[in-house]
Amino acid sequence: MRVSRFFLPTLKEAPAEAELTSHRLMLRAGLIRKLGSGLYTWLPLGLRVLRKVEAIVRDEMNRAGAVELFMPAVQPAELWQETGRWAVFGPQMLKIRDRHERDFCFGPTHEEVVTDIARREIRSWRQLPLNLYQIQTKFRDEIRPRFGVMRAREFVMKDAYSFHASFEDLQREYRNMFDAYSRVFTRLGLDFRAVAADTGAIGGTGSHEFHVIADSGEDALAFCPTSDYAANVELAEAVAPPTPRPAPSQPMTQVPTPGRTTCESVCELLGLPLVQSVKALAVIGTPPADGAAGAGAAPMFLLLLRGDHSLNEIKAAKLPGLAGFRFATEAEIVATLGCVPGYLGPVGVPASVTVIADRSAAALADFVCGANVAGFHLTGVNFGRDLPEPAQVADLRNVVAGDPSPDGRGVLQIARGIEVGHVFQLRSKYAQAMGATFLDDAGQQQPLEMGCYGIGVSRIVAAAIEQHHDAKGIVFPPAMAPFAVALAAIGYRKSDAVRDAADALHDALEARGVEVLLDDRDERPGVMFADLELTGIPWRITLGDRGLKAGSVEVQHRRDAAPTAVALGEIEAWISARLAA
RNA sequence: CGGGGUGUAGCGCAGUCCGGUAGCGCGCCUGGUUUGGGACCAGGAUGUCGGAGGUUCGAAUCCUCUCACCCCGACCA
Repeated sequence: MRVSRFFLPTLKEAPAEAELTSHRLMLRAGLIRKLGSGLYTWLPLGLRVLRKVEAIVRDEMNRAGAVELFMPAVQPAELWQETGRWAVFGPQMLKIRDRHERDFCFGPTHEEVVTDIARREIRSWRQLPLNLYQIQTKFRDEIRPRFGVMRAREFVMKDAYSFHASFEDLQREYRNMFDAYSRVFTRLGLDFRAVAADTGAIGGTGSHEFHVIADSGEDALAFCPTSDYAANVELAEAVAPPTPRPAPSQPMTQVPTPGRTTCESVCELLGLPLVQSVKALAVIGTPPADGAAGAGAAPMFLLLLRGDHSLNEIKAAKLPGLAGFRFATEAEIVATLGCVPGYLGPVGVPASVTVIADRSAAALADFVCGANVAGFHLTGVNFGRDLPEPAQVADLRNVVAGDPSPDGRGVLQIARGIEVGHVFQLRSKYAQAMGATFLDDAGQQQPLEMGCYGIGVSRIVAAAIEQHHDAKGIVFPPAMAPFAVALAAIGYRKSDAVRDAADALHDALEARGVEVLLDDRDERPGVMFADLELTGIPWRITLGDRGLKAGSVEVQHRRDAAPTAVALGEIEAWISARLAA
C-alpha cells in the first residue's frame, strides 16, 4: 500500500473533546472519526487494526471449538418480553418501531436470539455441547458515552453462547473459554488479568472478567500478589477484622461540630483517627409489594461504615430488603430521623429504621458518629451499651489496598483495569424462561445449561493503545499493527534512485506477504517520520539518497532509540527475519 | 436525570463582559525556493459565528427558547 493511494488523515492537534490518551491518539493517527455521541467511523487505518483483533479472536474461538454464525442486529420485542428483559434492560436498550408499529430493539446482546435458535433446533443430548459465536455490532444507549470507542454506544463485540446437557459440561466449556480468552489477550500482546466478577444484568452463577491493566481503567481490581486471588472490587470480599471488638473505655459524649459534615472534617476537628469514626448512610429499601402489609411505605435503612471506607452498592443491594435500594432524600431523612444529613448516626434512631453495620464498623468501640442533632457528633459510642447491636452485620464496603485477601494468603493490592472480556455461567436462566429444552440420555426433558462469553473487540483497540504508546504516538503490539513495516522514501518524487529502491522493496515485501506502507508523498522527512510514528507501525525503513549512495538503508523499530544501517541488498531478508521471529 | 461548561473556517483558539458588520496559528490551494525530524517566501480560498425567535438604526456580542457536544454527579451526607 502506498500512502498516496491510502486515506491517512492525521492531525497535529486532537479535537478538544478528546481527553483520554488513546482517544486522542486514535483521532490524531486517523484511526477513527466521530459521527455523534458514542458513534464512530473506523477509518481505513483503524479498520485494519480492528480486523487484526477480530482475526485473532476468531482464530482462537475456532481453535477452541466454537462455531461462527451471524445473528440479526434488530430483534423483535416479543423475545425480550419472554425473558422479562424488555422492561429490565431499561433505557440502555435502543427501542425502535417498524412501519407496522411493531416493537424492536437494536440488540445490546443476543441471549434471547441465540436461545430462540437453540430451542428450535436442539432436541437431543446428542447435539450437545454446542458453542455458537458471532462478531457483530451492538448498540447500548450508555448514560454517558466517553473516551471514544472505549465506551461507545455502537461497538463491535464478539459474543459466544454455549449449550450443554449438564452443569459439569458447562464448567468444562467455561474453563475452555477462559483459556481461549487468555490466549487471545496474550497473542494481542496485552498486559491483562482475569478477575472474579459480579454477574450483573446478564445473570447466572460463575463469572470472570478479563481486564487490560491501565491506570485510566474504569474498574478497580483487587488482587493478592502472594496468591492467585483476583476479583473486581465490586465483588471482592472485605473480611471481618481478625481481632474482636474491644471493651468500652469512654463515656458517650455529645460534642459540638458545627459545619463538620464529613467524617474527615469531624475527625480533624476532634483530633481523632478517621478509622475511629462511623458514617451512617440513609437508604430506602425495596418497597413492599402492593397488597402486602405496609404497602407504599418506603422502609429506611441506616448503613454504617467506618469513616475511611466506602459503600459497595452491589454488595448492599444483595441484602434482604435492599434490592434496588436508593439513597434517601434530604426530606425523607429529616422526616424520619429529625436531622439534616451531615450529622446522622445510629444512636436513638426510630425502631422503623433498620441498622446494618459493615463488619469493620461493627468491630469498633468508642467510635465517633453523628448525633442526629444538627451541628453535633457523639464520641465514645459503643454498641450494646449506647445503642442496640446492629440488626445485621454484613460486608458492605469496598476493599482497600492492605486489606487481607479473602483466601487468607496475603494482602490485597488494587489496580485499575479496562474490561475487555467477560465469561459467565448462565446455567438455565434463559433456557427456562424461553423453554429451551432437550431430551437427555434417559429420555427426560431438561432445560439447556448455557454459558456466554463476550469480548469487546473495538474496545480492545483503545485499551491496547492506552497501554502501548509514548510521547510520539501509538506503539502497536505486532499482532494488531495496521502495517508491519513503513517505508519512508525521502525525496521519492525527486530522486530516481530513491523511487526505484523504494518501489522495489515495497513490491518485494508485498510479494512475501508483508503488510507494508510506502510513504511516497512529496513531504519533508520530518512530516513523514512524525506521521509514521504516530500511527504506531512497528518497523520503519528509511530510504534516502544519502544512504543509498553508500548502498544502505536505515531501519528502526518503533521502540528503538536510533536507526540501524542495513545494506540495501540485504534489507528484505533482514526485515523478513525480524518479522518471522 | 441533576449540576457545570462549550458551540466562531478542516483542527486548535481569540473576539462576547462594554453591540458597529469577523480574526490568529496550523491545515488547504497556486507559484517559487527548499528537502534526513512537523521548512521558507509571495499570493489565495474557506465562516448562514450551532439553530429559531426577539430587542436595536445595527447582534458573534444583549434577551428568550431550542439543539448538539464535553465534563462532573447521580454513593459516602
